[in-house]
Amino acid sequence: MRFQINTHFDLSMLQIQDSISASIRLGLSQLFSIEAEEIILQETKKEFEGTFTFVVFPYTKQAGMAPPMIAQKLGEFVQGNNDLVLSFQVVQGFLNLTLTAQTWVSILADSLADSDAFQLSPKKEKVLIEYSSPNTNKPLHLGHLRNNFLGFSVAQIMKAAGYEVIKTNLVNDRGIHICKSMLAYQLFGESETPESSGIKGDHLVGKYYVAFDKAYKAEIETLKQSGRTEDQAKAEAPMLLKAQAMLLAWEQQDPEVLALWERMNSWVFAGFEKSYAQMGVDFDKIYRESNTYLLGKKLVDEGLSQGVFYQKPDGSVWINLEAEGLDEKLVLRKDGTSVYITQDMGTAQLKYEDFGANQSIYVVGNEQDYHFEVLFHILKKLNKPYSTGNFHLSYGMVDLPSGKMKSREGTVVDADDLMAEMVQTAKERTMELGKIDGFSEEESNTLFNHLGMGALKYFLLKVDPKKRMLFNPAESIDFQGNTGPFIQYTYARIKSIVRKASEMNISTSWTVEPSITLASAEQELVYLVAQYKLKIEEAAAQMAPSVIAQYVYDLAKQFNKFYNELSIINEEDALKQKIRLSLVEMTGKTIQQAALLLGVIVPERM
RNA sequence: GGCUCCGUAGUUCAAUGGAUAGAAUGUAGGUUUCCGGUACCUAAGAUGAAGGUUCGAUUCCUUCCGGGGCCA
Repeated sequence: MRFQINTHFDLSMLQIQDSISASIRLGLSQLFSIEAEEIILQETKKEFEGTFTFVVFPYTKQAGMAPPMIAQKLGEFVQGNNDLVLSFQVVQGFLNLTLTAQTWVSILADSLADSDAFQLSPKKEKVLIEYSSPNTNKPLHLGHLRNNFLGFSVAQIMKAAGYEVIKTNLVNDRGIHICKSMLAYQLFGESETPESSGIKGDHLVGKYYVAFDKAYKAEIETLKQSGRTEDQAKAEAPMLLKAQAMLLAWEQQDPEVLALWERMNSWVFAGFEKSYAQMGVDFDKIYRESNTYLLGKKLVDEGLSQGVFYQKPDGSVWINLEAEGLDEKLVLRKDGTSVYITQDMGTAQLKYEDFGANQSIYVVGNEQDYHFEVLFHILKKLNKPYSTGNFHLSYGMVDLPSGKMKSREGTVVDADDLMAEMVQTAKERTMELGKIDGFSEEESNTLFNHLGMGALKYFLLKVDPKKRMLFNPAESIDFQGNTGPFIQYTYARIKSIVRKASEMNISTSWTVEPSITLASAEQELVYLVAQYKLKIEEAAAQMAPSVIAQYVYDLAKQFNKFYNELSIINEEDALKQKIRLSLVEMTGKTIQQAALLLGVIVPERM
């Protein structure tokens, strides 16, 4: 039996891997009577000859033979039975397989012919992604940028992988924190508005949150001087008592308090909208905790009657999760007010009613790891239909070289400021290089935006989310190396070549002939381009934009190497010229699509 | 204190249990007749410590050290 593919002119990477895996499986069976479950092919390391590597060590015992012997026999078998394989090399227990020249041409032909090259077929599953989750008492900061870019990118990746995706944002718009801003505004605001002050709405509200803190601290000092302990002073300070009273009034629907709350929230939402537009992120639905907490309370009642929760003598409601390796957890305070987890229960219910998704992803910082573990356990105990498919996409804090990022310490990096700074830097760099002659002012500004934001997004997304990372503003504005602008530059370079070729009327259509061979720099580029869909699957399975970031960087790097080694437009052989040009075009499209998955827009010229 | 995450070149980041641990940056040096030099090529440079499992450990297990987070 021979493994042959009829249409040798058109082979996807997946078909090739499957074909070779099948040959290896057959070889193991016929030569050694080993029925392997799964054949795993790896990429051959660069220092060795070959494309795919099969590791035979695991079969040593069953075959009763030394690894190099197994590899030798298996190599001979595969070479003799699979037309795609030209030759093989054995290094210890590693079997390295080299593909025929024609196989490479077929792979390229397949990539070029694939009308759905960047979209996987529908998976018929609905995925809900909740991200951003701001508080309405202050503007967004650096940590939010990581959150928003992550959430948006994962959504893009899941869509490309064939999922139906719904993006949601749960805004924390109620609670003591917003009352603090409101109180300070009442006391010191003097009817200031975003319009009258020229301050962006979220920043204006944030200003009063800071004002509250300042006044509160001053009161604490005074109380301490009159003999109170630190704790007493903190609990007795009039500012805090007033804020607490305001929260109570809010819960009792006090018209005046509600009016102020709505007014200030509208400022914040208007401000957030601008920030989101600048970030390039969006949502299908925005939820507010002020609308979900009551539903959460209902679920608490339900759980009480089911015996999932229990009430302590003081009236507070708890759940015991000791059997799950956790401890007791409060779900409702003794005064009947809800805690975060109460609201999250309500939101989960509401999201299920609205969308009924198969999977629900929460993009939230890792300081909430415990919180989500508890939430998911509670949903299971309540036996809700939405208790499965929940995943907390947890990410680490973004550090600054100077230390931690905490608003209290005043070293917080504001998201709007940072984005503006990145765009400004992009502008300065681009002006220095003077390559944008003929750009209108609007075109220039769009370009600066894409470059600055691309640098920022790529920088934050290339790192594994769960790791704490260091953001160095000074280094991030360096447009060299493994960065967004490097990728954008490579794309612009490709487009320049394509434009020139088009002016010269060079065609990109060609047909597969047995005589065609590809240089190694071409093969490597073909290999990467053909891997696009596999990378999407991988990134979607791991919910990891970093997989895409690494991929698009490798692709850009390999293109530049190819460009350095081989002529494209200047190639004299007409067929080679066409093939290379078609590969260049395909590489450009692939870079563009991959970058888009990260939310990075690549410019035609820069 | 309990639980949890992290520890890799000077620095910032990679590596489904596989080969000589990859990049970038910085440092030192180099690049054709060139289609965009923000490119390409070369060199030096790292797995916190000790055990264990394995043919093979950055990866899995145990203890310790260091850092972060959550719960008190």
